[in-house]
Amino acid sequence: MEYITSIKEIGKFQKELGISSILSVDTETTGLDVWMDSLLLLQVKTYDETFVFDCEKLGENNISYIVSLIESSGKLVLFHNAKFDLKFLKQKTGVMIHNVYDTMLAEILIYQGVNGENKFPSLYQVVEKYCGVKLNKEVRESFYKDFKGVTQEQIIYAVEDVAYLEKVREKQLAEINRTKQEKVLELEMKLVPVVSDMELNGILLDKAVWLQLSDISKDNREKSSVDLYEKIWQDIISVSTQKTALELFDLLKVQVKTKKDKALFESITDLDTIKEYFLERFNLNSPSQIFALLTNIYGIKDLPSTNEKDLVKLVPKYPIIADIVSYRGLSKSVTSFGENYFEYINPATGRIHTTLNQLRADTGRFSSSSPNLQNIKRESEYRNAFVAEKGYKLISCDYSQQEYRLCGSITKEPAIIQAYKSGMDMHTMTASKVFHVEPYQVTKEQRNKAKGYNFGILYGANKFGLSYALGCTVDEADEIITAFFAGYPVLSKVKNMIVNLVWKNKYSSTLLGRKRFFENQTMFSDDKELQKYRRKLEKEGFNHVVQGSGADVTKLALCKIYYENPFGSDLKLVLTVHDEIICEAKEEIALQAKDFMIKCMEEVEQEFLGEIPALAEGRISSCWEH
DNA sequence: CATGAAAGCGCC
DNA sequence: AAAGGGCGCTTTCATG
Repeated sequence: MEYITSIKEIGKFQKELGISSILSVDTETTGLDVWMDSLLLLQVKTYDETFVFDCEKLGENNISYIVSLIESSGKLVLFHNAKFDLKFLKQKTGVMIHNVYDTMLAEILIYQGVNGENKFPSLYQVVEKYCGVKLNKEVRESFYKDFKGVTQEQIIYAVEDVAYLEKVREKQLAEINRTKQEKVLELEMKLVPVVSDMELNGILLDKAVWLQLSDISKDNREKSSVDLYEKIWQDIISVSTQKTALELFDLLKVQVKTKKDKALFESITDLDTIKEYFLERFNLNSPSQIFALLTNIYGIKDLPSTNEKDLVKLVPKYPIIADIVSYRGLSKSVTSFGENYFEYINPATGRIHTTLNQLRADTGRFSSSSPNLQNIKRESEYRNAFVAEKGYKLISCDYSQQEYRLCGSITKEPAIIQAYKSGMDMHTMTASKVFHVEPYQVTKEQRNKAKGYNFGILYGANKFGLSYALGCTVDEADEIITAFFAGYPVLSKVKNMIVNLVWKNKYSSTLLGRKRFFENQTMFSDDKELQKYRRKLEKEGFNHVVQGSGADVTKLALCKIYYENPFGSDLKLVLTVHDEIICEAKEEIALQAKDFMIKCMEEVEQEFLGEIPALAEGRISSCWEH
């Protein structure tokens, strides 16, 4: 072990760097915040030596030099959870490391789908699993608490953190090869610097615009609430036979917890006073109270739930339900898309830096959290609140019907292929099949309906599920499904083949070879349970093939845009939303940048589409337009 | 008072 | 009897 505190001691490191083909790297920092916290140690294991660089003693310039030596060496660099270290090193030194292997991500690929709650396997876990060694966890934490200079103990354990990564990688590669995920592994590793870059870039939110939206929603929620309480109260007094406040609260499932309250409410019989307490205690946000209200006051029988889909069916008979649904929407706007977003504006950059998890979803899709920027409301007012820096533009490009094109390519269904080749799409073709008309005769309304059929049937809805989703009868849904599969005989056949294979193999595979594994459950209480489990695997498996292939395509596109970017820092990736990629670009190059993005996206998609033409569309604006 | 499950709903 | 895939966030409610 070499503990390095002066740049004069760098000679041995350079020599070791030259003769090593693989490096293992880790950092110790004062905390998790890339902008607020600082680097303490940088550990680099070469072929037969481990160097511990003291970042405080060496200073930023020297650390930058060391990191640039690593990056320019082109050697493969092993990390566990590379994104964290990459972001820190890039932020502190200006250098991004690109040729990386992440033992955490590789481990997720090996267990994709069957890792249960353990979505982020720790270094401790993989080292124990593959090397039979238990690392000391406590010392790692000592960097965060009362840090006063590096201790001998900390240095020893810092070395341990990079000691086992090569062995872990070797064993993981055997599993990756066994499951034929070499291409997916390569893609995910290439993607790590891209994702790190996107998180560091962040996106700008126009506070004033957002606040205005929030205030409007708040106002409307308040009005809606007052109005709704009054209507409900009028209906209560017209039907209720309850004598006391307590009886009413029991009926409405309003919790009365203390004995004191219980006694109080039992004694209240005056209507005006009951109303006062009703306004105070009845909670419009409580599904259980709304359920009790609809059941016990409005007399609705067999209400399956109070979710929107079940409620809207009853609007014609019970107009109050429209108000409840409307209140819910406003409440959602306020609580989920309101001032809470301001907490996520980074004080150092003034931007929102979401966390993008490249392997959190079992299908291979990205997820986004803190905040989730993949579920911003589609209403243009909300997306338009995300803006470009002065002198820049936001470029949003999305794939046109990515999953339906992939579905056509995966199943080789001639009707779908023909539709896209002739400039039509699957929705129109499905409408033609289901409504038994020629494609050119399909009306807008029919096409719209067919959209719902495509989504539902493709992802495994049966006649019951489809009738529920569409709000039609089971017989009607049955007819639609029959016409769908009769119209797409090849899709029907291939889909059956795929789901049978999923059941047999207990995994599914995307076009790039990304796997989703399923538990091999063998114990079932009865045949019904077995069939239920089989249907679940078939649905999730087929969905994975399509949705996961979509994820493959978008991830390949992100890499292509990042690695082949001819505009340097004038073009930055800022976000991805499944089939959409958003960049921020200098105004002067925005037009060319959009063309470049579209070209990258279409090229990688075309590789998977065969005869079906790839298509991506883009918009340039001072804000996020979608 | 903390924690976790469940319901509900925003997006693709 | 039967209820479409994938997420994350907020709220309520039960539990310890």
